[in-house]
Amino acid sequence: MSTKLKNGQSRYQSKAKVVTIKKFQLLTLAKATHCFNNAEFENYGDAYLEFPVIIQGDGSPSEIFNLYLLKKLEQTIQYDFKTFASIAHQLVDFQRFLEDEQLDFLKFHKLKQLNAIFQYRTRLIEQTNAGLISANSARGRINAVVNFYRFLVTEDLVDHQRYGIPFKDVYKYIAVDNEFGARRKMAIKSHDLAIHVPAKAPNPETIADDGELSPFSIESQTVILKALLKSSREYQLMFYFALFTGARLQTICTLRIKNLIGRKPDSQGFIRLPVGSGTGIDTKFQKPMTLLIPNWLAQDLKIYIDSPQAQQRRQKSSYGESDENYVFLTKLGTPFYTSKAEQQELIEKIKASDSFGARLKLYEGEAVRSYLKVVLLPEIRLIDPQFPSFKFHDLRASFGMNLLESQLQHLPEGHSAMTAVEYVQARMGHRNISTTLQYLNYKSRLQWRNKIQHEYESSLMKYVNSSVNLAGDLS
DNA sequence: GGTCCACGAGACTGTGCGTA
DNA sequence: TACGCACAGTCTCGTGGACC
Repeated sequence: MSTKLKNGQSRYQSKAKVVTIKKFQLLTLAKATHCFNNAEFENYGDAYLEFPVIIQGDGSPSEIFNLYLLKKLEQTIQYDFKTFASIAHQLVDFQRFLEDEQLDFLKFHKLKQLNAIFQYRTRLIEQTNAGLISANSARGRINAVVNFYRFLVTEDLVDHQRYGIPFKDVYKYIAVDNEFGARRKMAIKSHDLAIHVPAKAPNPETIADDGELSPFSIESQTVILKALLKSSREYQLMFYFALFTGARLQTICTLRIKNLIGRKPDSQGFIRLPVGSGTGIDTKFQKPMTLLIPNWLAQDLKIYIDSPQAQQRRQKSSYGESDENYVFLTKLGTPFYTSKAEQQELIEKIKASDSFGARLKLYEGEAVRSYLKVVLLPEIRLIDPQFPSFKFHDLRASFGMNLLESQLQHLPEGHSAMTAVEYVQARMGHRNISTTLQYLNYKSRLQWRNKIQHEYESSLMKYVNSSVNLAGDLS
C-alpha cells in the first residue's frame, strides 16, 4: 500500500496513468496495402518530444482523451511538453474517477447532478476538504475537464442537442477601484462548475517572495557556512553564490565559464554580471537583471574553474573542455540545471536524428535539493540539532535581509529609508515593491521598524490601499 | 551522491473588459 | 490607451520513495 498521501493512485483504485512518448511524429498514409504492416507513411508536420498519452486502467490508450490532446497540439503554436504533461495529469485524474465510479462521461442527463463532471466536481471538493489535495489543484482539474467538454461539444462528439451541455459559461462580476477611488464592475468569463480558491492568508513567519521564504538569522547563516566547510567545493561555491548574490538556483546552475572571463570589478568591488534573456544565463521567466558578485567570490570561482577537479568534470560532460560549459557540473559531468539554450539545442538534435529512442533528459536542480536535504541538513544538525528544514531559496531571502540591513545601517543622513528598500528591490529583481517591503516588516528586524516606524507605515499604507481586495462586494 | 519518477503546490503571466 | 483584478492556463519548485 502506498504511503504517499498526495498521490493520484492512492486516492483511486484505477490504474489509469500517463505515459510519455519520447519522440512523437504524426504520419499520413502514402501508400495503402492490404496488410497494414506493409503500408507506407510519410511524416506529417513537426516532431514533438515527450508527448503525453493517457492510458486507461486496462492498459489500452484512451481514444477520446488522446484525441483531445492531439487536437490541442494542432492548435498550439509553441509546443511545450510540460504544459501538455500538466493537462494530461489533470485529465488522468478524471479518468481514474470515471473508472472507479464506473461512469459514462459521454452520457448527459437532464438532471445535472447525475452528470459525471458534476459528480467529479463534488469528489474534488470532498478531497479538498479532507486535505488530500489543495483547492488550487481542484480548480485546475475541473477547469481542464471543462475545457475537454468544450472540445467534445465543439467537435460534435456527444449528443448535446438532446440534454444540453453539462455546465454553463457564466460571467462573474468583480469590483474594481480606479486610482480616483471610483468603483465599477467588471465581467470575468468562467463556468458554473468552477471551484473557488480562497485567497491565502499571509503567514507572518515568512516572506512571500517566489514562495514562502524564511530568511536566516546571522547565527543560522554562520551555522550553515560552518557546515558547508565539509561539503565539496562545488556545493560550497553554489551556496555562497546564493547567499552573497541572492541569485536563484536556476541562475547559479546555468552560469557558464565564458560569463566570468574578463570581467573587472567596479569601484565598489563587485563584478556586474547581466543575466536573463539574451545572456545565456537563465532567470525566472528569462527576466533580464544584473547580478552583483563580490570580487572575492568571482576570484574563488575562477580558481575553481581552473582546478583539476573542475576540468575532470568538464571532460565527462557533453560540452567538454570549453568556455561554453557550465561553471558547475555534477561529478558525472551532467549539468545541475539544463539551461533554456541547451534545452533548445537538445530538442533540435533529437528532432534531426532518425532515432525514436533518444530521450530528452532535462536537469532542474534535483541534485542540489537532494544534497541539501540528505547531506547538508544532517551536517548542520550535528552543529545545531534544532535547526529547521529549509529550502535553497531561503538563502536568497537571507541575502535580501542582509542587504536591507546593511543599506539601512549605512543610510546617509537625511536619506529616506525607502531609498534602501528601492535599492534592495532592484538587486532582488522584485517587480513589486510590496514584496521588498515584507523584508522590512519581517519580525527579526523589529529594531529597524522602530527606527523608521513613521515613514514605514506611511509608505506601507500607500501599497495597502492600492491592493485592497474588493471581490465579493458585489453578487 | 546522484538519478528517476510521479506527482502536488503555488507563483507568475495572459486575458478579459469597463471607464476615465 | 492605461488601469484595475479575478480567473485560467502555464510553468517552476519541492517532495518522497526507489534505485544505481
